Amino acid sequence: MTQGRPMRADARRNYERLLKVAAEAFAEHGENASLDDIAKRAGVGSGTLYRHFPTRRALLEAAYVDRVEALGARADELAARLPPGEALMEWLYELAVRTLQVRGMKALLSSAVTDDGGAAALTVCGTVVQGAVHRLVVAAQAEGTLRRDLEPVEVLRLAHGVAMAAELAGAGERETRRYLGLLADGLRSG
Amino acid sequence: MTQGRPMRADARRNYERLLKVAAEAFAEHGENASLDDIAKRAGVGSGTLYRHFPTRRALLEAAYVDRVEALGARADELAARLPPGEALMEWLYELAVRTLQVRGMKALLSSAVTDDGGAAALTVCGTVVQGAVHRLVVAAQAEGTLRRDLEPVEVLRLAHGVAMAAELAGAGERETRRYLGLLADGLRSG
DNA sequence: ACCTGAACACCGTTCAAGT
DNA sequence: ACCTGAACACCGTTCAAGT
Repeated sequence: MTQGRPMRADARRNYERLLKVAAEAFAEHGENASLDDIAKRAGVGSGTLYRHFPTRRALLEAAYVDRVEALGARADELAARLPPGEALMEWLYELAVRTLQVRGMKALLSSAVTDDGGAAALTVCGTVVQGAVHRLVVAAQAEGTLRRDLEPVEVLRLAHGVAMAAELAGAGERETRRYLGLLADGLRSG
Repeated sequence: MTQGRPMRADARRNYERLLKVAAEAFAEHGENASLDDIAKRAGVGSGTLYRHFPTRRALLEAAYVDRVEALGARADELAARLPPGEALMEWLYELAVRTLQVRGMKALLSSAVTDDGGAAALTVCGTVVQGAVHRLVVAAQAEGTLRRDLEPVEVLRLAHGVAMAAELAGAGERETRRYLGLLADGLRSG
């Protein structure tokens, strides 16, 4: 899917310029950054942007794919270092902090955890994030510290909801951790 | 603030037509319903809409003020009938169900619980909703069933976050109640 | 005092023409 | 095969002219 014949040199150049500019624009203006502006700043026609990224969602995902994959890798680092229950909660915390601090990330994660009949699970972001939480949740349930009646994606959605609540509160990292801790108390088994 | 000299007859007619049409439009198209369309359907110029409701938020709030006040009254009904802890959780559940089922309500409640230095608390929706949760939370804390380190508005934001998570899950009433129950377990004292 | 609606600035999307 | 950018449809907001 990521392969196929290589792009023409000018197409590849445009593709990469668009990604770079888009990442800046989303960081600066959030998920609703002007697409026309991104095309202009990248020095391409707006049609070219649409050729490479047919939807805003596609561009957002491509611009943040590095960050999302780093988050997926982080799950395994934490799993290797902490007991399963703690690894899960620490990872959800890092997810929440990114939701708060990386502009546009909230929209991307929201669409990655939406129940849309599985379409979200097929996107890169959905695959990575849902895969990571699946591993962490299963381990914590096997350990016996997490309620067994929870689906991994439910844990993800609840943590995302708490992150959105933290955003409404204008919460910093400390407060976000506290809110997640409250949720964690409700999710613990026993 | 709601008084002042009475409106001219045509102004009042337009005001009421706008409210009626806006309620329908928000119900049908959600918080981003076209303002121009609302003006057209109400048979007034777009300038008239802006005269009466300078912001989208103002129109949304005016269109839903009845529902919000009903929710505030509901808090007292529940407080009179149930033990404090149960009354709080039942009210948060009803809040969440409205967030899911009444289009546009999510945006209205979000802005009512946002930490914006107190501006939200001065709107009708903010006053009503924050007042209601304050009474319920204080009672539950006095009863000893709710953690004492929680501010009322924090409880409101967390429940709102859970409601947003339920929306992402496409959850119905039953599932929403389950999610809120998980949060409730984390908020309980002891 | 209030209303109207044209005018403005902006945006996303498409597509015919060009290389 | 890919790019360009004008054209289109749409939106929120303002404001001069009208009653």
